[in-house]
Amino acid sequence: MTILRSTRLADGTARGIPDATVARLPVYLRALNALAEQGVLSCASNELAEQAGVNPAKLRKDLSYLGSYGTRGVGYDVEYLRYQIAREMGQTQDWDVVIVGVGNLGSALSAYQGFSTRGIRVAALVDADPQRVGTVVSGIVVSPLDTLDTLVSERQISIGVIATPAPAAQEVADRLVAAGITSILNFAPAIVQVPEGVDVRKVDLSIELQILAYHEQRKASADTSATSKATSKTTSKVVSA
Amino acid sequence: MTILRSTRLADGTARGIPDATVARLPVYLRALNALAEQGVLSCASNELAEQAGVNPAKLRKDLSYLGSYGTRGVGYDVEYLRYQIAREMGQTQDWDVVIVGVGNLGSALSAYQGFSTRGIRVAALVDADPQRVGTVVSGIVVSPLDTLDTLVSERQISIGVIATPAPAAQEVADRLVAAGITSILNFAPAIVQVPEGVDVRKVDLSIELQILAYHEQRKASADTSATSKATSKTTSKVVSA
DNA sequence: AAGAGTTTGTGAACGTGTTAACAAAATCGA
DNA sequence: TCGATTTTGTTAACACGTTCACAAACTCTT
Ligand SMILES: NC(=O)c1ccc[n+]([C@@H]2O[C@H](COP(=O)([O-])OP(=O)(O)OC[C@H]3O[C@@H](n4cnc5c(N)ncnc54)[C@H](O)[C@@H]3O)[C@@H](O)[C@H]2O)c1
Ligand SMILES: NC(=O)c1ccc[n+]([C@@H]2O[C@H](COP(=O)([O-])OP(=O)(O)OC[C@H]3O[C@@H](n4cnc5c(N)ncnc54)[C@H](O)[C@@H]3O)[C@@H](O)[C@H]2O)c1
Repeated sequence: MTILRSTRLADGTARGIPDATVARLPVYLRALNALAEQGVLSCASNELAEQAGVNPAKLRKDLSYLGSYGTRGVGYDVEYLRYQIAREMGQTQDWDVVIVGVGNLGSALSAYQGFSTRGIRVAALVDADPQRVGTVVSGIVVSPLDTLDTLVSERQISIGVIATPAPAAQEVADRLVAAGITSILNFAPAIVQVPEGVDVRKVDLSIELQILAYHEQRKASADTSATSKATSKTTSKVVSA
Repeated sequence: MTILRSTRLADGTARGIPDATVARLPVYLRALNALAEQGVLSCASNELAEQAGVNPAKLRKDLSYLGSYGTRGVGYDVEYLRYQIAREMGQTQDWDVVIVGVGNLGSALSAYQGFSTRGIRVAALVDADPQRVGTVVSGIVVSPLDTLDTLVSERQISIGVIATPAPAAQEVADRLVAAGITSILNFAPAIVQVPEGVDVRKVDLSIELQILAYHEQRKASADTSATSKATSKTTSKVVSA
């Protein structure tokens, strides 16, 4: 269950970037891409931080884990920094993904064009339903569940997405692991157990909405003494300098 | 940008539950529901923690923020604890949601049956595309964008979901806020600025996969001296006692 | 009733994440 | 060349989250 020791610079290149930083690097990458498209060649941490929606100090600290890629008194070269982050994130290559469960969500994911620019390629679709197997979804033929092993090994697939109903999640995870998958993104509302060395990330959309509902309830109960429920039209708060 | 001061027990009922705990309570709720369905009446923190995939001490500490709902030497009454968490999370009522952007993802969300049992109801669908407006998706007629205000105020909608392309996200957020929405779940890969008092949560599926890709890369580079890339068949690690 | 066994609730130690503050290192104008 | 200015990289303080460990509070057996 231990994920990664962070600040471990044991071997040469490995630097042990904190989890929180790893989760933000793609945000910076997106902001840098946006700046590059606008023709911006260089930018300061303040500007980039604003684009990314984070504190400038946090941004600088995050970047410092990668190395010293900025120039004091100047800022960061957009293209250079973009490349450095992309390299660190493993985006100099494409990562093939297999989606298991081609229902509503699996189909939406398959159709999504935005993955390709982030180095993610949906390489295979798998479903247990014989009626779905053989159909073409977003240009990919849906394969049967028992071809997972060959699919994963033939193409070099290392990431699996679980988009099946919750009761099937653990079995699917087991099959993915057995097929050689070492990273899983799980959309099913179920806890899946995997051997050490396999990473699992969970995306639970119900929980996201439940968290918002919780805060709504708090606001509502705090508003008992507030203005009767007027639609207060505050202007959009922008953090700009 | 400040979210919530945590341990603030200023007024009577409000207890200021830490964010990390709030995010886990729905997981416990789900585990408790599963136990209740199995006819389990009472359970210890160890069992519940295993079901939820967390450390037992963490579970107990989380529950302690709600009050003392367990019995020492015995455990927790499943139904009682279930109700207490549901009440704290605001799940004694249903929360209406409007989804803006009825494309691939918006349609998948609309069709999802799992929200209803979590106190979430998709109450309205909105799209800017005249071709989509008027069509029926999962039994709901898609409304035009400029009816947001009336939709939100007529029904008591407090949560909005952004499922439009990224360039439209900020404008949609502004319109949602103008319509009276105070909680937003954003699926578009864009940072949206909102006035204080409005909560925004971001779900970025590309980033989830990019994080997995990062760890894959690390494993790959660490494996340079390891066993040539054999499919190591470790048995699924279960935390059970 | 007392002792053995169980399990909660929480204090305290530890680990991770955030942010203010500032020295170090660059640019630029005179 | 030097001083003023800018902006990075990093230190150190703080905030938040996790987990161990144990007293307190309960049950059960004898
Ligand atoms: N649709 C949403 O918006 C949404 C929202 C939140 C959570 N989720 C979760 O995502 C998952 C998928 O949701 P969905 O709406 O796409 O469901 P769905 O029922 O539309 O699709 C599920 C697909 O999985 C396939 N399947 C079932 N068992 C399988 C197995 N053992 N192996 C391979 N494939 C199998 C089915 O044939 C079907 O095609 C569910 O766990 C759901 O709870 C979905
Ligand atoms: N589909 C996925 O699996 C997936 C994965 C990751 C991220 N996303 C993100 O989710 C969002 C939606 O993705 P999608 O695949 O459903 O896109 P989509 O193109 O299928 O659907 C977008 C919908 O939004 C509508 N729209 C556009 N501008 C609008 C506006 N101003 N107001 C209201 N509606 C508007 C369009 O008419 C369309 O119906 C995108 O931001 C995408 O980047 C989607």
